[in-house]
Amino acid sequence: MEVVYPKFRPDPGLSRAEMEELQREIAREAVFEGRFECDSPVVVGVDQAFPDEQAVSAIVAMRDGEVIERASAVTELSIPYIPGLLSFREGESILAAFEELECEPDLALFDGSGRIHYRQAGLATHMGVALDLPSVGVAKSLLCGRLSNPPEEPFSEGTRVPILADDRVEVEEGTVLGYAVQTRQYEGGSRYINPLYVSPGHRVDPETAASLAQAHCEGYKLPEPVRRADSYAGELADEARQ
DNA sequence: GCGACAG
DNA sequence: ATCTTGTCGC
Repeated sequence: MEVVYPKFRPDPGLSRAEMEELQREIAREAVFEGRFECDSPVVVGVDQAFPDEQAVSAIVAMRDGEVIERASAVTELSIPYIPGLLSFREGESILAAFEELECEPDLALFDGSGRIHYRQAGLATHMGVALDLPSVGVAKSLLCGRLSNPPEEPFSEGTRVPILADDRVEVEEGTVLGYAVQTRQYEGGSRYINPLYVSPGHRVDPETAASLAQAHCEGYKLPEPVRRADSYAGELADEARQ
């Protein structure tokens, strides 16, 4: 598929201030609402691996529980990881992989934050806006924001706790940015799984983002397309190291 | 100076 | 994320 808005391509050569300003522009362009009603959607999971100084991006496309396509791309890493600027480190590789994808996805699930971000423009939002594609951010840890009235831990399976904007986020404090979603939990009290932090990327509201993430979990913590992309990226990274 | 910090 | 051994639990 094509990058609809080239002006939003993440350029690692920008200054930090320019990156942050582009993120504010992306956040203004992003739509954090929508219920995503689609019959038999093509859903892609996106993940990366980093063998040596390269970024390997992997996309797995699924429809009705079946894998229909895989795509990937490899680029050289040019900047280090900086909290809040992740999309400028990994985005070029991800967009290159999307340009290799032949099918037309209806939704993308990313491994990282969407609206849960200092400038409301995390990886899922940046990519979703650049591609003009509905997207959801699925993170394994919380970048910013705070849980609203969390119940006792450990959260039981199916629990959803709102993530509210705190003073680190450039938006009215208390705004619902996403949800902590306990997609999987053990029953006994021995081991315990952390929740996912799910937020809108583009064209979905926070509740819909949480529902979409949950709906794609098949007995595992991560949504199936993301699990598959994670696995695929790992395979490609192993080959790249050889 | 101290704490926070997606992947 | 990546570098790595063992260990716990079903």
